[in-house]
Amino acid sequence: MSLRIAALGLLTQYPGSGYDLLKRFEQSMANVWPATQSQLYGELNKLANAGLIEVSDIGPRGRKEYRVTEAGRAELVRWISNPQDDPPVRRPDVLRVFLLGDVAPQVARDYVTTFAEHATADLKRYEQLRDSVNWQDKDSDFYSRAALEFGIQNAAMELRWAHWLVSAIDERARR
Amino acid sequence: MSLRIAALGLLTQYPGSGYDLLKRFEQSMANVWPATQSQLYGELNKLANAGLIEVSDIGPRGRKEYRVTEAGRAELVRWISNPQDDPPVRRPDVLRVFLLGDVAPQVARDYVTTFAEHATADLKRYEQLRDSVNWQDKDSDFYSRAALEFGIQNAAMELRWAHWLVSAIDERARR
DNA sequence: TGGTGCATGTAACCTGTTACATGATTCG
DNA sequence: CGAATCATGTAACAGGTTACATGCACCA
Repeated sequence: MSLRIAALGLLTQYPGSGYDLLKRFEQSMANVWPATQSQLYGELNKLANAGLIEVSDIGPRGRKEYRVTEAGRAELVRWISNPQDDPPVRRPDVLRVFLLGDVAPQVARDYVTTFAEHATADLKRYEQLRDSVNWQDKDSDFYSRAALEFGIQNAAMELRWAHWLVSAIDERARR
Repeated sequence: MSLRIAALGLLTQYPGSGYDLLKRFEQSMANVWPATQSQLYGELNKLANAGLIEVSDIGPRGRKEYRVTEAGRAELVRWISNPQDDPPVRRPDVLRVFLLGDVAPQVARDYVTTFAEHATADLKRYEQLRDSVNWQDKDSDFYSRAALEFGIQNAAMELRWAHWLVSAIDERARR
């Protein structure tokens, strides 16, 4: 359901072709909702069949430029206002933690330090992104920035938690 | 890949039938990795075919009790030590934030407050769980507790971030 | 003996991934 | 004219959801 919306949302910001959209997915949306080329083209056809977007122009090489319809805008609002039917978020990294009691202590501790390294790398990457983008005073930038801030806060929280857990593991081993 | 591991991990803690496992998924694992009955039974057969678990006993009503094999334990360690091939985490709630510039300001603000309410509810639920469980001094409890702590820290972070964002939205509207 | 719980399975559908496939245009 | 890039599509597979389907065993 959500890729559908991600595409709809980007097309709301600017119209474009599947190819254009694919590049916008790679740059600006990669951290939020990655999508493959294959999936995107399929979804655009479904969106068009459902009347949520329409072909506004046909260019060279069979290029189809899409734009959002009124029904599409309504669907976007409907989806944003109904967060309750999101699928559950599954985090393999937290599943690992849950199962660390099943493996040798050294494997468990090593995993937590790896987790901390990942969080550190993510934090740095997000901070660099924040500092390198030339943010404009428009709504789309404001909310991209807010989503990025979420990523930063999330990575920082993960890092703190992982450090706490490493200490707790060492503490426990010392008994 | 991960449900496979979740089942393997639970069976490592105690052997049991699909039905047993299903109940353990509902109680202890629901917050970490939800699974449906249908999926679980299919996965147990696949695990058995792959030699990662084996039927240790057959009881009444065709009950098959499974236990983990040596190959299964090795696979668990392998998976825990290879976090780099996890699929990307997709969060519909963050996607929403990213797209809030496409909708009316009131819809956007309302969503962020709803997000904050969700985080508050999650936080309360996790804290109650933490305080109601009789934690034992064993590894599986230690790491369940650590995973739960992750949930708590995560919910707290989400709440702080959402409050910050509401303030930022109001600030911005005032200009 | 009849209901509840134990116990397992299948089918249809949706989302996502990887790989394969094809062709038109532009530019150097 | 040839290479890079623009541009779209299909097929096969893996994981997850909902719904459907079946039957045995225990106990009141």
